[in-house]
Amino acid sequence: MATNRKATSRSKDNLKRGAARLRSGAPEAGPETAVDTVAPGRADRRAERRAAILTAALDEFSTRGFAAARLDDVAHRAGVAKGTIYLHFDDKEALFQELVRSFLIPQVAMMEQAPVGELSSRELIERFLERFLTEIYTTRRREVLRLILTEGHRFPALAEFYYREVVARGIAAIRMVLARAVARGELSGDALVRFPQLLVAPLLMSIVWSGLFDRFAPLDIPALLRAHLDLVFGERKTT
Amino acid sequence: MATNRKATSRSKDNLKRGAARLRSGAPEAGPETAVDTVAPGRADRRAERRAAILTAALDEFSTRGFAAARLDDVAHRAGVAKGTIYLHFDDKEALFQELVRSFLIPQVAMMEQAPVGELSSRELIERFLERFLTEIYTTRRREVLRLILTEGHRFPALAEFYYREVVARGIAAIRMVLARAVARGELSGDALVRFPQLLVAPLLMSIVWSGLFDRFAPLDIPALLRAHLDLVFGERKTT
Amino acid sequence: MATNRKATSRSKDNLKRGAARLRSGAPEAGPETAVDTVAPGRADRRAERRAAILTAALDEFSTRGFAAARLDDVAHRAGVAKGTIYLHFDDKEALFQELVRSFLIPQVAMMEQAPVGELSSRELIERFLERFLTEIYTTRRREVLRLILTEGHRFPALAEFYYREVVARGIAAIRMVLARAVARGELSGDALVRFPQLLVAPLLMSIVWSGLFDRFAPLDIPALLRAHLDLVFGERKTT
Amino acid sequence: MATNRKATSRSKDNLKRGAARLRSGAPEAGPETAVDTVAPGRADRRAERRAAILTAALDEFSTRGFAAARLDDVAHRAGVAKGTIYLHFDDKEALFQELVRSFLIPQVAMMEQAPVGELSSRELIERFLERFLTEIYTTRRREVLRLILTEGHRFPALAEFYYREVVARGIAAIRMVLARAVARGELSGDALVRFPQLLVAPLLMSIVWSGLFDRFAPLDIPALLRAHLDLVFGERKTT
DNA sequence: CATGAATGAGGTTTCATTCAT
DNA sequence: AATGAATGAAACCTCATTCAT
Repeated sequence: MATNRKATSRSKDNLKRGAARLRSGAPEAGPETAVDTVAPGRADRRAERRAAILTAALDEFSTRGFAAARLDDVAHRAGVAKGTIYLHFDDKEALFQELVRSFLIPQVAMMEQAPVGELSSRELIERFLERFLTEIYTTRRREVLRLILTEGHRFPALAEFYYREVVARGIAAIRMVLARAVARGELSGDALVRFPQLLVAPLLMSIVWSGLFDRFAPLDIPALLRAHLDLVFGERKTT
Repeated sequence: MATNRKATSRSKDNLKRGAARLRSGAPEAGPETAVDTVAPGRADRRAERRAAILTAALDEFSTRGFAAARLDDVAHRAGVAKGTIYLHFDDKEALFQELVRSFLIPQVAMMEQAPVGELSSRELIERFLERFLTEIYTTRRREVLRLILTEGHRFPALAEFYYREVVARGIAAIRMVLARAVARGELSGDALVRFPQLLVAPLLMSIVWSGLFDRFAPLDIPALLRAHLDLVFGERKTT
Repeated sequence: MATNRKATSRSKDNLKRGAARLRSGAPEAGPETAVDTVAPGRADRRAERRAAILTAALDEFSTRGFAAARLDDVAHRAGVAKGTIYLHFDDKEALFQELVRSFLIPQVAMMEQAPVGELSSRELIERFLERFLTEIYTTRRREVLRLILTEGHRFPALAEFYYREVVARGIAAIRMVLARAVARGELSGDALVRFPQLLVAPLLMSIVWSGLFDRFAPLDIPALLRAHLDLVFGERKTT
Repeated sequence: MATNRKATSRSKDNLKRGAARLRSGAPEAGPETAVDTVAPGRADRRAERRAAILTAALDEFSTRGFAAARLDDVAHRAGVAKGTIYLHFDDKEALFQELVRSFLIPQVAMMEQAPVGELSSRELIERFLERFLTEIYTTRRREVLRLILTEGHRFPALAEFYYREVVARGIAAIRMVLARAVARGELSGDALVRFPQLLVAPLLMSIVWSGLFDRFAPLDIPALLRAHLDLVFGERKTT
């Protein structure tokens, strides 16, 4: 096994995928992505490795599931030795939870963003759905989200964390927007205000569907979300 | 309830027997115990055991997940020896798939039922959602459904089976109802006709939510489904 | 690896030594030693295996020490698979403690035996020391005793068990004998009555010495014990 | 394991320094700190670190046992990095042996001291026992001695070293004293002359007892040793 | 048929040792 | 010299699967 020449090599098959991966949502980009070859950064090595492990773990957990994933494979894929994982994470479970959490932080931040501007409610919701597409669905975060859906049951702490930090806040934010829409007469019934989950349900379904049926029945998610918007706000005037 | 071909098949043909068994809904019940309390039923023992194993497996797989569930526990819970499981199922994976399939058959049948009578489209959809509640959500089938959502990814054959037998047919059936609704002017846009998944999305969400967040944020699913109906067909006049 | 032919073979190199071993103090002899080939005894197999594992464990723990001993080697030596150990013992630690306890029971019983008869105190003590020689020092129990001395520190529960069941009782019993000796004028000072440990110290030393120095400085323990007796009761008249 | 080429090889001057170090009794002390408190001492740092490691190692080995002790913990406790240990000792085993040896040197020297003066034999032995108390039992050397007793079995070279340098000489010295006592009529039988080990046995027992049973059955060692003296030389006239 | 003891591959985790910085 | 991140062999333990009874 190659050991420490990460700066020059980084384990054949890992660099390409690692780079591609990080561009689309890796937990911690690392500062060198900007210039890429300035200084190796002695202490940055650590963060780099940690990120590599997390990315590899996402791969393995996503395809195999938590229990069936082997840390051996994670290590291999990350280009590190098995023991190295334990320098960064207490155990397999901690690795999983850190993985989810680290990928979640941006989402938490996203929830915070006030829907500024004087947009129509439909536009606000539209933006929201679009952001789901660009920030999650077309991203590795989709896999993390799926992990929460599929494994969350066995990680109560994680489920609670996700609920408190993302779901509860998200629901509240959406409800406010919807309430405004109703107040402004942009939305007729109060069904959505009472159950904002209905607005989000298609997003969950996208995640689930893509994981289960995409192989033989791909779904046009953007179109589905547009249709959802139509359902909620009524048929769009022009296309 | 049908319980018939037990006598004719036995060993070889697992499929038929499985089908027969699950048409009756839940394996654990065993309706024939009512009729012949006289003799234990020599060959019925087998079916009984099989059902006990399936039920136990559902328990274990649901709480632990497929990979983490131990056949030892399944056997224990079913009141049989570990080896006995292998008299009924080829291996752990087969047990899982049989479990899902057997619990699925009734659902397949359900899809078949023509939307009899001359009901309004809203009523039809209402019936559909109600049936979800009574036949699935308040049933052990909810757990099976969750198993498909959480483990289906690792069982492509199962996912495909589920898609072909349940999802595709269900989508088609729902689409027909929705198309009729549009034709009759009971539904305005064609969003749902193009994406009947939108009608089902809240059902999935119920399953997911109940598995993850019920502990600290229970959701009133019946109310949610009524709200969904309102969203789709417009606010109900009277209650 | 040979797998299941235990009934016929039992792993080449194990039978001989196993037999030899058990004759000299194995925890549970097993019923077949009497007739040896009558019936295998289906349920006796279990006890047999357990005994084999304990004996093998004694070997390995004695030569390597608890921490350094490998269960793999224990299994090998016992002629069983690694997993089999876990059918009998919870884990390595439990195996160790069971080992010590099982070998200890006879010693506990030994402590109970009243020093019957109307023997002189010297004779009583002499018998006691002799019993140490025949029951412990020339037995595998010596190794168990050494294990207690060398590993007991890391097993407080075990140390306490040993103290309460063997040491405390032994001390009390010896003290009574010594007190009687003083009362009868067979012993001059009360040093030993106050510290019966002094009577036992040479026994401990035998164990320790045999483990450390026997290779290059063997010690004649019987002679040493006779000398000890002389020291305590005064030079013997005739030899 | 080869262990003794220290004199010829090892980094520079391990032997001299080791000897110097331990003449002062406990490694942590360092006699030179008294003299040159002025400058930290460039090369003294090395000795200081070495001593710190040895002390830390004694702690860890004593509580965990050799095999279970982690060099990580030793390093931590010594306030150095793990790698530093390897700058002073070849490996874990070498560390252990050096530890024992270095603490042993003073004891070797102790054996040498002629029992000068015109003291009674009883007084001589009394002094000997007292020295055990002050120099060993109430000292960290007690732990080292216990390490020899508990781990010596797995370190034949060490056991032999200990036997030749300490035990054999000690036995011989004691025997001389005892022979003199017999010749002078201060001691009746020749039991002790033949087995001087009997005189030392209670000392070993103290070490063993303190390690195993002190928690729930502390033993008054000074009193025990006085009783031992009484046993050997007869009840003391006055107190 | 049913049992459950036995197996052993395989997984997680530890930790002595190395070595670039 | 000192560091401490990295390594990877090795140990414990689990559990799906088999098979003699």
